[in-house]
Amino acid sequence: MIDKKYHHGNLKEALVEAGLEILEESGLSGLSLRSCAARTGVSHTAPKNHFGNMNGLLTAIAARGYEQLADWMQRGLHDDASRRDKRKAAFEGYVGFAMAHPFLFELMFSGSRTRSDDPVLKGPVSACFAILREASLDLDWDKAGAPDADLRAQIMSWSLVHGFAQLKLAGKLDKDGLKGLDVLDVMPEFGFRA
Amino acid sequence: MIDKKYHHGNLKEALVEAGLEILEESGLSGLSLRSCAARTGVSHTAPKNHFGNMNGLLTAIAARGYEQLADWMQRGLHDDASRRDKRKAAFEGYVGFAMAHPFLFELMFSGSRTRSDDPVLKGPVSACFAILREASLDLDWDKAGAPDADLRAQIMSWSLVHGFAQLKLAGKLDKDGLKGLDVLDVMPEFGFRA
DNA sequence: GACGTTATGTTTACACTGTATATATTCTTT
DNA sequence: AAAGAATATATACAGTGTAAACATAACGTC
Repeated sequence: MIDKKYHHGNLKEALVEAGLEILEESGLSGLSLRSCAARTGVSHTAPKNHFGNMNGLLTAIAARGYEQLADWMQRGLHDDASRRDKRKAAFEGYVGFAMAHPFLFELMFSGSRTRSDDPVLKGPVSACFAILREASLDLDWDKAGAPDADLRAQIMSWSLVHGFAQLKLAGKLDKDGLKGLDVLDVMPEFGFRA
Repeated sequence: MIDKKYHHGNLKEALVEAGLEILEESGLSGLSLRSCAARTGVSHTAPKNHFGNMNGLLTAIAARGYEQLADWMQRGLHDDASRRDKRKAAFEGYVGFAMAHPFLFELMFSGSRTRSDDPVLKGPVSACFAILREASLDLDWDKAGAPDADLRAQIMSWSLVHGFAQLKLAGKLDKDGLKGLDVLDVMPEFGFRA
């Protein structure tokens, strides 16, 4: 017999995980404060104590998404992986994550549903940022020698891979001749084709 | 005295324009079937006849967004504009539109709120696609000579500019040293820096 | 012109959502 | 042990999308 305690004990984490599950099963339309609370077996106003409001919960879920994204970008990397290997893994992982978790990905970059300046996002986002930064060092087309070449290379990498992922998710790359296109196919100068 | 007719006469268009206005004033959170209907002076179930459901209305609004985006990408272009000019205008217009209409931009690429395969989107999206296609011809880094080089160049351009716009909108480029960054700054090989 | 059909809006109703307020229970700290 | 903070509940309310039945107007056909 389950002794149902008044206090959950780990409600904050449980609510976020419930949200992630609902996101996989029912998408963004099925994700609500009440559905998360119900799945956790708690009253629908309980989340307020931990997240304030809906945006707070969605922001916490998005933060988890960035952690998962960082994992995806570093999958299958050996300790002696070259920079090119890291770059390939980061790009493929980025798009792979987006395809595997389209709703979470949409939530993570939704300016309306999350608070992009929330502190809980800072750490996980910075982690992704750092991975992309290292992956973008020593790119061929970076030889121009501008003072902030590395930084610009990183932004370009992130923009490119993120744009590709979202356009693909949004169905903008479903025309004839584009369907089989991979991320690496559109990066002729990134060292994967030459 | 206004003779209030039972039939609006141009309700479908009026609802879309109401939606665009609400989007500018109150963002995505203020945009609803009922708010659009109220602003148009019509019952809250009237939109159903024209759009079926909420997704239908949002899709129609998004379609308008793509038309505006196409305009932004061709702003200030003379008849004798070079390909480089067109490219510059397209990129600056793309990001400029996103910054000027962040909520509309988010709606346009939201897989959850719109039906990306809806026929009403096909035309406007194709128009944007064509503009980016022409703007991406004869890029320097396209000399590799792959069979579908033009196509890949176009996807790369679109991915890059779209990703940059969204990352900027989502506040991911607000760190120190990134704030003043422009689209053209991250495209060293696009002919704007060399 | 009259009439049946279709298109367009309204009214009513319902389940669901986020949030605010007041209340109950438990934990923590002194 | 008592006081106070943290956590969860109960209740209430305005707002949302959607469905069904009904009302009004436009349109085409005889």
